[in-house]
Amino acid sequence: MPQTQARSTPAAPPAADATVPYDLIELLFFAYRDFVGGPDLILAEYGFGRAHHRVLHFVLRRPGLTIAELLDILKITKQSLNRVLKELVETGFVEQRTGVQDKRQRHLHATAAGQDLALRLVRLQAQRIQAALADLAPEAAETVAQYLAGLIDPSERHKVQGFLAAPR
Amino acid sequence: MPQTQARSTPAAPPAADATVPYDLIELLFFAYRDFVGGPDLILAEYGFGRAHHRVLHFVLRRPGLTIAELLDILKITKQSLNRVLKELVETGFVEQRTGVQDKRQRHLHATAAGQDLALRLVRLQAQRIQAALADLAPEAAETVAQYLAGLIDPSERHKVQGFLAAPR
DNA sequence: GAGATATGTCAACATCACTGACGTAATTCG
DNA sequence: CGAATTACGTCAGTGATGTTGACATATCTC
Repeated sequence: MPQTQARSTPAAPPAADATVPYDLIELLFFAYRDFVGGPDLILAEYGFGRAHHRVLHFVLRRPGLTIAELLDILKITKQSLNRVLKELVETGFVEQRTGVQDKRQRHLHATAAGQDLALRLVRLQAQRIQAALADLAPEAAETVAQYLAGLIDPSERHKVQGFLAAPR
Repeated sequence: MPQTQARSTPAAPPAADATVPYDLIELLFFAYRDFVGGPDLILAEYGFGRAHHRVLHFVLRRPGLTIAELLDILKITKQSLNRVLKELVETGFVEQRTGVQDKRQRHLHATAAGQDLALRLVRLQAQRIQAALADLAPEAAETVAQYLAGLIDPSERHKVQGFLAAPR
């Protein structure tokens, strides 16, 4: 039952510091929403969701990744990971290989089907990024990368940058 | 039961076009995760989640917003919105006022408590953004804004830019 | 007055995350 | 060698957030 009249304090001027970059805050929200929205539609064809996408993406980016490494990247619990990973394995998009040096570990690899799907998704995202960069100066990509890196928690930043810089 | 040996196709070279900007793709993921992570912790103190944050944010940004306008911004169903909005109203962070011109409409406003919370959250995000911009050239903010706008679906871009440019 | 519009609500369901507990196999270390 | 630790798997329960579909109510428009 909505109130017909104002009930409590009716919103004085928001005291919104002019120093708050509302545009950058909201653009990140809208951009992220649409950036993952495209892949979502493709994933739905396979009965997958965003969580599957993330797993598949990082498995392709780091073939041979272990469960522990993947958990550290995604920052979710092993129970959460296990559910989607199991589905990806059972449907033949990812395979697990028992470690040679350490047999407790499972090294993750994408199958051919997994690569096809991941590539389809990443191309979609790459196109969107390239379209956005097309209108900007050449050095914009580097500026944006530095900005986004700056948004990452300082405690995590090193790890992420190491990941991005890694050989491959 | 993980396979001890490779089972199906074992991952040929990923054919990953060098044209795929993996860094920008992944940085957006990590940056977004940490950008919303901070507010999440504060919201949890109130028993709220991200959905509440988004509603509160846009209500503060556009006082007097109607339900339909909010739905168009958030791109969720009215049922999803209603649950979190109801909680925000019942706990006294948002109030609804029946429209004067059109009595079917509900105009949303933040209460004083709603403003306090929203301001607390937005300051956290503003700090993070300013820290990220601090290391960059002055024109970086504009570059980043253009880039993020470019990631938005072309069909939505106009609406969003109109929203951001609006008098406030 | 009829039909469209704005909102509210009920019910069922899916996804993705969480906590907590426990099991098993393999490795490490004293 | 034996105990502790590590890497992973799994069961059970829960919560937040989204969905579809159907229906109700008040109000506005024509």
